[in-house]
Amino acid sequence: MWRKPAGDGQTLPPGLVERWKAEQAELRAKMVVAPLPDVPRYVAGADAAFVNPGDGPEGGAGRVVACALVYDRVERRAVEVAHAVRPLEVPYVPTFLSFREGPAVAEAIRKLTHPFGVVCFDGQGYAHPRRCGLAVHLGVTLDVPAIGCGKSRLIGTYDELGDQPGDTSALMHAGEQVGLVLRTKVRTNPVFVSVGHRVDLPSAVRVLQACLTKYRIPEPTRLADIEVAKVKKRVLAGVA
DNA sequence: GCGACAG
DNA sequence: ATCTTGTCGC
Repeated sequence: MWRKPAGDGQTLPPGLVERWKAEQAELRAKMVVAPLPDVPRYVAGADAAFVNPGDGPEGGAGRVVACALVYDRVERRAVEVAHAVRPLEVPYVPTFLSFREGPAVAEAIRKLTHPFGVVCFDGQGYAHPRRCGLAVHLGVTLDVPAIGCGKSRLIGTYDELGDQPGDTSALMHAGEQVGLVLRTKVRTNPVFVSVGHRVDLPSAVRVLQACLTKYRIPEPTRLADIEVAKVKKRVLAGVA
């Protein structure tokens, strides 16, 4: 006996996708691309995790756990950490990631009190079908400089790049460069960098390279990933 | 029409 | 992203 594909394949409210597309178009229109004067000392990072992902809309038990932090490049450590937990409203639909984890991530970022020059997101920015990935969506919404740094590709094509840290390849889509594929570590898959808001690609790449240590992912994002895992454990343990 | 598809 | 232990490698 066959079954409908478990996990996704869920029926979304009629017209929701169209409304989402319209919202992405509006946000995309407000995006600003400009170089950053200098690589800021304080770079924020954010990430999200899920509790009972499958229970999405119906189950009611699904939760989105988000964490945002401010990383000090000089002391190489986080100087502030904030988090947020919100109910999981929608399933994951490719190209609409922002609507699933965006609200929680935005709430966590808004809780930060320590100043920062730019936020690094775990996902695409301009390298999106409608040029409105997570980094553009939240960067514009919060009107804060933002960079998209994904661990895998959403759209675009690129020529194979060199195997040395710092080697790059242009990420192309529909005849334009939407981002840069960057090798951050030897014998490791590259990351996908793209503009979010109030930055340009060269600035974004400089910021990321200034935030790299011994890992593939820039420190702000890596530390946020570690923090969000801790918060998730506390949520699972029922700690308030 | 047939894949691909951030986290 | 999440389901999941140990294990091969630097």
